[in-house]
Amino acid sequence: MPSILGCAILELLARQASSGYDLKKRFSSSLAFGWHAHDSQIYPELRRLEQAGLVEAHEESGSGGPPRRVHALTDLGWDALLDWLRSPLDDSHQKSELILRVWAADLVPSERMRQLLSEVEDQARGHILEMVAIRNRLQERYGPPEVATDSRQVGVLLCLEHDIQLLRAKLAWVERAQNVIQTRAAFEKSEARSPEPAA
Amino acid sequence: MPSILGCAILELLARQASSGYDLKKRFSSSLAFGWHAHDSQIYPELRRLEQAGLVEAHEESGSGGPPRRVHALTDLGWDALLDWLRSPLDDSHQKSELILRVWAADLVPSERMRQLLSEVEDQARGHILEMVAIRNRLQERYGPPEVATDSRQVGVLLCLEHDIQLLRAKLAWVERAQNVIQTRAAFEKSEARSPEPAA
DNA sequence: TCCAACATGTAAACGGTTACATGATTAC
DNA sequence: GTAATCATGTAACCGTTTACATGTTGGA
Repeated sequence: MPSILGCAILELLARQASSGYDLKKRFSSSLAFGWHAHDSQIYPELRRLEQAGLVEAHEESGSGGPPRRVHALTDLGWDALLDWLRSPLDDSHQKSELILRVWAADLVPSERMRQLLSEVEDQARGHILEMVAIRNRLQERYGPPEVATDSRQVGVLLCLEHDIQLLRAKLAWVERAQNVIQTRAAFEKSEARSPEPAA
Repeated sequence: MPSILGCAILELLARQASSGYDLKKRFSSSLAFGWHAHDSQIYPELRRLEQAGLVEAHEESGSGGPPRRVHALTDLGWDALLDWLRSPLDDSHQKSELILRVWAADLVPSERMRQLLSEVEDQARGHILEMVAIRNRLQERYGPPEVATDSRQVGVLLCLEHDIQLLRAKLAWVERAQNVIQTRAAFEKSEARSPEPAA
């Protein structure tokens, strides 16, 4: 059984035969699709898949430079992909450095916290715009996932919806967190100016 | 600069001096708090933090068995923690095996997909209930984060709200995905019974 | 002429997971 | 007596990240 990265690559190759370089671009362009990988990981993983007989490569020499090695699934590769797709899934582990920071929010000056959160906010907004644009483009071409004419787009559209909805929820939460922190900062400031009389 | 796991441990120790065993429980009991760790990771990491002078341990011999080594932050440890908390944050990388699976939903029989998604659904529901219970308990004791009497609870309450809101968004999406897949499955079944007349 | 994009990879360090290993105490 | 909990760790493996390494083509 290949690693998760291996399975992600098999998924991509199932849609479209690709060189390592292509895969690298496909991983980084479609941020919506739940995984990403460094180039230094992709080439060795392709070799492993090839050695395991899940993938076949043929060279296409372009105009100079190293020839592209275009990889495609073998029958064995298809079997491995389908097996993995049906295998049980554990989706309960989540790790978030953002949450780890916010957990100790009281140890960070409120101005710095505001700054961190507003960076996250901007990033999320940008990300949402990108993904909504991709979603709309696909949906215009194929229709909404319930009735999309190309069944391969169903999962893609659902993934885009997933990320859009979760990012919107995150954005709403960041706004709420900003609010809480501002409210407390304002209160502490006014406390400092007019401290309560000692009991 | 310690690893992220190291920083997570420093955060926990900043609230409460703990043995490795305590930390292990704190990591796994508070699923809400953005990180988790295996015991086999915690003990070596504590040693590293100790060697780096960020943490001090003293032994407390309980009634038999190996003595508890209770760890607490040093001044250096506090400095490292505060530095990390203020350092820039990249929150854009997300990996989700669920999304990786759904992306190729058309390659999985709809019945299997329904099953996978409903496992995720149950898990999310359970998780939400747990976290809402913890949130309510804390909020009864300290009030909502804007005005909580113990400022150390502000971050904790915000983290709980974060996870609750995101899990609710995820749940809504899973329901939507189930719907899409059922709709398409029903349609394909009726197609199979009464195929369109050839052109 | 220089920079971006195309195209391939290797090496070292770091981080995370699984399995292994030990032994006492407490509650059923 | 037996299972769960307390309490400590090690070793091997796997996966990820960062930095390094090389060379071409086409456009500004």
